[in-house]
Amino acid sequence: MAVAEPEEPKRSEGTTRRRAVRADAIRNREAIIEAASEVLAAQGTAVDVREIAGRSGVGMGTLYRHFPKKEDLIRTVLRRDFSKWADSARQAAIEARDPWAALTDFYQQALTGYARHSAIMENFALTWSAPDVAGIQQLRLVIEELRARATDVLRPGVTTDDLLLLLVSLGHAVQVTDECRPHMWNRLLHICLSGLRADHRELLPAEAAPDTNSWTRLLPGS
Amino acid sequence: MAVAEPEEPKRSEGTTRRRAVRADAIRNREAIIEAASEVLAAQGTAVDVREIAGRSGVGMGTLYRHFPKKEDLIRTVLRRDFSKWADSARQAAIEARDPWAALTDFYQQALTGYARHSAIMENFALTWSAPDVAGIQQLRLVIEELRARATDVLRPGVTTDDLLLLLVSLGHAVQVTDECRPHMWNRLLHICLSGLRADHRELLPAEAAPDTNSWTRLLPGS
Amino acid sequence: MAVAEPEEPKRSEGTTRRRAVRADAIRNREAIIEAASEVLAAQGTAVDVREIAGRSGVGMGTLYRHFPKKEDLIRTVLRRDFSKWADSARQAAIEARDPWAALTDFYQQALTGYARHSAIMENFALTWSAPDVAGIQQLRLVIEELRARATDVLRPGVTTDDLLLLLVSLGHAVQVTDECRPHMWNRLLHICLSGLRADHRELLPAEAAPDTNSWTRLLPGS
Amino acid sequence: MAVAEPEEPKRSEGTTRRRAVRADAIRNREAIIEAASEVLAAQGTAVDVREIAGRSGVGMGTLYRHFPKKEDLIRTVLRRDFSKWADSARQAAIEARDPWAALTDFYQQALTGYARHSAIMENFALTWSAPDVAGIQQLRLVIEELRARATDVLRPGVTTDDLLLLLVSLGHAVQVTDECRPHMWNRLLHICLSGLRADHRELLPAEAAPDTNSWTRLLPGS
DNA sequence: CATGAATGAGAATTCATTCAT
DNA sequence: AATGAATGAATTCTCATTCAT
Repeated sequence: MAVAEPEEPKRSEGTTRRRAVRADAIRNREAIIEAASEVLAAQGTAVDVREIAGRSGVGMGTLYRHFPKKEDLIRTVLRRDFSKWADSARQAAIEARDPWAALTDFYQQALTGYARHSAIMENFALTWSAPDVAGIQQLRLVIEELRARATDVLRPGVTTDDLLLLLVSLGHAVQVTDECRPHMWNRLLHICLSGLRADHRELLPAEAAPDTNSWTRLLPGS
Repeated sequence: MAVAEPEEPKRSEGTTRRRAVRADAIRNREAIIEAASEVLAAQGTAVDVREIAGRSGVGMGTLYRHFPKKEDLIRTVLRRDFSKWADSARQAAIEARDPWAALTDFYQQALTGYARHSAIMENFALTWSAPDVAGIQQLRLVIEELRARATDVLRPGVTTDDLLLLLVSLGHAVQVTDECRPHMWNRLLHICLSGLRADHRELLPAEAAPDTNSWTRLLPGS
Repeated sequence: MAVAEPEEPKRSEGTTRRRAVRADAIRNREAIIEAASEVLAAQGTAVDVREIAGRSGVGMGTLYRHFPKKEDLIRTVLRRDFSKWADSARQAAIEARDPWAALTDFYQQALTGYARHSAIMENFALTWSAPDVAGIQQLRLVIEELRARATDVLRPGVTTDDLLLLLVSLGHAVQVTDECRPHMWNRLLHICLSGLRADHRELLPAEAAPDTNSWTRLLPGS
Repeated sequence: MAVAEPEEPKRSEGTTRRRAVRADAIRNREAIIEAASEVLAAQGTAVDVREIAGRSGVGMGTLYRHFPKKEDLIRTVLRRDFSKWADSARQAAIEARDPWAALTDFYQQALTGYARHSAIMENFALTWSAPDVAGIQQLRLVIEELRARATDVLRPGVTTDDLLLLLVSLGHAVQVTDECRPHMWNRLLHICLSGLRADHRELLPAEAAPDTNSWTRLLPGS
């Protein structure tokens, strides 16, 4: 399920002497990514590269050999972690007993596991402006799948992007309340999911024009 | 003591005879705050102080005379901008025709105006961990007021903190989609507000225990 | 007794309209000097000029009108304080009952009063390299007087400069021990004065050649 | 005889196989310390760090890699230079032919070599208020040793602290006269040492109470 | 290839001095 | 003439990236 990683060093194929990629090089690469993942999760992308090099037990030179720019390393890690995230959340959805439960379990899992990953959340924000940056696409595919399955129980007009943006928003809520009110986001999730159910039949506004007056239709009495 | 009174912007009001604050000093201070507000809105709090000094047309020394620490300037600007934000959103709420409209208009306004302000959003996230940082309190009061007014039309159990966290989350959504899908957040807002209405009577989970199984009760058919 | 201060602003004498120096200008000048003296005594010459302006209740502009350079102000203050110092120490000497007592009382007084004045001590060090900087000359004159009076009881060969350098050294000792061992310098003073008495008849080394072997003559047994 | 310097980077000797410290790194470290020592000796601790970096031929980053704070560098240099100082002065004492000569040679050497070192003298002044700052303790030990050896020829009641303070004072005298009267301090040294000899039997004043009248007893005739 | 030392362009802050009010 | 605001060069320290060993 993990996405192909194009950066993976490959054997050179044009030379007579085709030496396999050295085992320790691969090990180093893994160690760097693992350490970077931890550090990025804890501190976000503003970390000092030394911190990562130190934790992974390699020198700066090695790190920069594998990832010529800090940016490259971050992208690689994020791609990996987004994949893991998508996988774990999807797994939760698969095990659910019905489409609605799949959706709710998906959010539950997604927000419980990786939403504390600072760098993930930091970059999840870039979903829309630079969607190819990381493995976000996978997450989107999972959501697309869930949405398709749950069409009947979902409020009409809800799009995959809506669900994705909801995940982004709630992920932020998780980050924000993590230290002081660690379960507060759960209430928000309930509220939002309620609003997603099929018993709400009001049209969602088109993206193009923010129709201010549409609110009147939301009046409870109406 | 035949001192000719010069043009005085402000006299001190106490007994201490203090010189009126110089007009150009006030102007500079305003210019600094204004420039800082723009820059902070655009780039967040990680800006270079020189950028602000440059934009406001003053030297570094002047900036540091008014705000001895970068932090001081940021706090001042944030306080001001949070206030403006709260005021504008509250104004929208006041003009609304009923409690529900007040709530929806509040969110609408709040998310339209200042949610693009990077530094505001950056610090809004600190609401929970360091709530006294800025004029966030004002915003909270406005929300508290709205909640009280709207009790009848609000889903039972919804707290002011829920509404505040919702604002934080949606504010983030606005930021995230601002460049590419500028009105997308509006759909999310509709969804969330739907979930807030009184016709949802399921209990919201207590913060203490994330009750995973409570989701079953959300099944549309149930 | 106070030394003439050439910087003192004087009436202009070439114009028809000879306006007296404004009273408040004089008052300001005094206030600045007084404040500067306090601050310089407490913190040495590294103080911020603002501190002085603030304490004297005048603006920076006024301060700089009277003393175009920080250096100028310091020089003025030092000249004044060196004078005061010389006066007070000389007074102690005058009241003494004999030449030796005059000398000891002089040191006692000199080290008790002004030796805590940071800037004085800081600049006392410049006595030799730039002797005209401040009112040190007066102090030197007092010492010269004392030395002349005490010739009979003084070890032969002791010069005024020796006595002055001794004062510099002990002044430093006072500064150094002021906080933790406030009277320790007194013991050192006793020791040094003992060495100055006429019963020591060994020749002091000429300045030109540091005669290392001269020490043998100091052996107590000899 | 040279004291061990624990800061010196060494090859690890334990089981952890650590890379030997790179030769050029050591060279740089030495160069920095050496340059810093020169600059600190000449200008005191108020130097610009860039001056040191420039002189040692390394970039700012390198300097800060070795010494994360300016303070750290200064401390290291001072420790080294105090040690050197103590060693050289003690060496002179060891070679002396008797206890009194040891004392005099010690002072002679101590004042000849390092007393021109601005930063050393600057920090030597802190002996009393913050005695642990640097390797001052070593110097104190040497003096303690000398005092013990010379008890018979020393005026009764003279303490190690007295001798230390004398060194501080004379060190200052050296600094003060270094440029214009480079050997003048030598005369002062003679005077002070005379006052230290056993043939002076007057009691030194206790630190607690400065007994002004004790001076009468010092009258040469008495 | 791995290592970690070196680099140097910033970034925040201070302070003597000047200048508009 | 007085005021205190404005100036900006100087200073300490950081960190992504390069390079010698």
